[in-house]
Amino acid sequence: MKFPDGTSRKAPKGTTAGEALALCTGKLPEGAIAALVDGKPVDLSRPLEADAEVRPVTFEMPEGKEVYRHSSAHIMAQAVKDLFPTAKLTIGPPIEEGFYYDFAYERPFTPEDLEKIEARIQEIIRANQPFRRREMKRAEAIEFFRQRGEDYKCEMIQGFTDETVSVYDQGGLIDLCRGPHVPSTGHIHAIKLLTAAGAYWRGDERNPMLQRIYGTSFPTRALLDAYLHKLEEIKKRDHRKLGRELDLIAVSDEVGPGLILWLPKGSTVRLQIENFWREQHQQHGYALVYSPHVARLDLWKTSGHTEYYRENMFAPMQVEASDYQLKPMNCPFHIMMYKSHLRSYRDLPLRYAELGTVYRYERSGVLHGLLRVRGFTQDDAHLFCRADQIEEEVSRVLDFTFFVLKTFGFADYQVCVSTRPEKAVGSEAAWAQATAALEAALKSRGMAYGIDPGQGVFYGPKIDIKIKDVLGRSWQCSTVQVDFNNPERFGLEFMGEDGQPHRPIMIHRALMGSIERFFGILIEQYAGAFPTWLAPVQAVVIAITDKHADYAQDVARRLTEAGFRVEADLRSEKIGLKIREAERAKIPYMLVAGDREKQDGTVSVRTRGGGNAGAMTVAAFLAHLQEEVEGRALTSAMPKA
RNA sequence: GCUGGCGUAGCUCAACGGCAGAGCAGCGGUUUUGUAAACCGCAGGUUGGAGGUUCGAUUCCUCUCGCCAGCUCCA
Repeated sequence: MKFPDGTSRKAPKGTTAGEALALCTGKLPEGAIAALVDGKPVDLSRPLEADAEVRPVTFEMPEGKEVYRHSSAHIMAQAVKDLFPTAKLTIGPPIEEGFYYDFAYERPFTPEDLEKIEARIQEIIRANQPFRRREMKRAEAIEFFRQRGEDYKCEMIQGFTDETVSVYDQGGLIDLCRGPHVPSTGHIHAIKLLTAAGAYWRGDERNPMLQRIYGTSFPTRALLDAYLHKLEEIKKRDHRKLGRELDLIAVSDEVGPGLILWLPKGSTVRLQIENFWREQHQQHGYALVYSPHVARLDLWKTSGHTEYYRENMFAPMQVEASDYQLKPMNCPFHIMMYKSHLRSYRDLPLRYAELGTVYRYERSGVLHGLLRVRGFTQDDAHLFCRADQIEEEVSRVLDFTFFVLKTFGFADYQVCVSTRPEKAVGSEAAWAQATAALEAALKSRGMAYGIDPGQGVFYGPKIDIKIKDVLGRSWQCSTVQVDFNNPERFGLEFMGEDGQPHRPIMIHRALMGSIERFFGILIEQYAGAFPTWLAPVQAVVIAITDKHADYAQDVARRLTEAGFRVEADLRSEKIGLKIREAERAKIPYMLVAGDREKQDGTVSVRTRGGGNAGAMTVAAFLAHLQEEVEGRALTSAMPKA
């Protein structure tokens, strides 16, 4: 046996993985719930057949979490079968932060059912039943599960190619499972069922709906509590809640689902984002353009949208003798802009950028606050270039994207290349060529990326960048898509050096994705406490009594004239209340103006969440604010007098 | 779109076949205040909408619209 510390020892054949791990110190390593044998996770009770490298698996390791949660799912399945014997087993995998198990049952599980199941789970854990692994021949297993009425298990085994399958038995629940598991049910210390919901068998909406129960488990109560606390934190940061509370956005039944009303405060933040965006695009060689919200349906026929994107489009409308279509994308307009002139190779690359508002019909069940809506503004751009310029252009876009995302405080990314979907225009060869160009650009940047098979848009492959927020959740925003098809469909050309017409390549890209989604993510990232450069109100001047109103107004005026967003709170309320409300409105700076300040020409500065920073001259505060806003600082430094 | 849950005042929530209520917010007054809630008063509702059952419906039933969770699909 070889061990991770580099030592090796001899052990007789048939020694279990657990016994092997105990060889060094005489007992099992702390927290070991399974073992990695030559990198493969196995039960501690698994006998070793040959020489191998053996390492312990603990909950702290990704493999350990999987084992732990998977075992938890089995225990839940046992509890469900005990209480609802007619429920049929399907699948019950570990997931990111817990596990679920899908059951075929005649009715959905109620919250009361979950309580009963949870109580039964506790009994099973207390009984500390061992998980026993057994192997069966394929046919034998099918017959076994058929007798038990587990049709779904039979269907699964029928899909397998292996001759033998493994099953696990704990306390009479015998479930088809690859394993491994914790040694016994008593190893699960803190477990909680979270929600019940419907889910289709094999994730296909044509299949019957199963009853899914989600849960999570941890080795200690404290870890579980910390996780539940995190869920509460996420709820508090919910952009739908904060968006309303902070008067950023509103949605209205009368307006319609998935359509956002940007209130003055939300609009102020948006304006800062857009100003930054425009400034940067000008500096990065883009031409800023505008296009209409509707166009003749024929345009969308040419682009292929009516054929490949129809289910996401609002119905066309008839105007005079022709049909018009509300735009689901901006690309055809930019294409027509390209076509407004005869283009030379000298013109390329041509970069058109637009904050273009598009409308897409989304199935009602998928709408979600600002993150999934029916009308949204893309920070869209289309680059027209020669084939040999693709890599360079994509590389520039990638650099630009990361610069923009970083400015808003997102530093963690996941990058994915999406390949040809089932419904697609263009030849396999064109797709392969475009995909290769994207991968080449990523490689030239030294960027790690994954592949999302079949996830491309209908007109071309894409690079998607998912950002990770402070809570570790990822969101899809940025996208770069190569398009060989639209230039073809629209017959785009440019005159080459050789005096012959050539076909340009098109690249679609969005950095933030959509302003709505990006704003929703920003709200959650900062829990509504925006960096000062973005904050709807950057400072509030708080007059202590009516006597100080003139002075407070004067201070507010000076700051406003210097270009800052400042309000004066002159109400005849106590200062405690004004502070409280300013803190709750998440205003970065509160400037208290009373007798002392009025006399000295100062303000007492209080920072959001940071308390009183003391008095300073208005000029000193202004300089501090200027520096912070111009530098687009993500956090506020304590100002110094 | 599918499955389930939920729609009561601007917000958060009570009442669950028998007179629709509270806190906060709002409005009016008093208070002139020093770093996260001063006090008093007033007003606020076709209980999402339509139909039905009932002597009587916020409550039970049907339909419909919307929201929430999950599934499926996406910026």
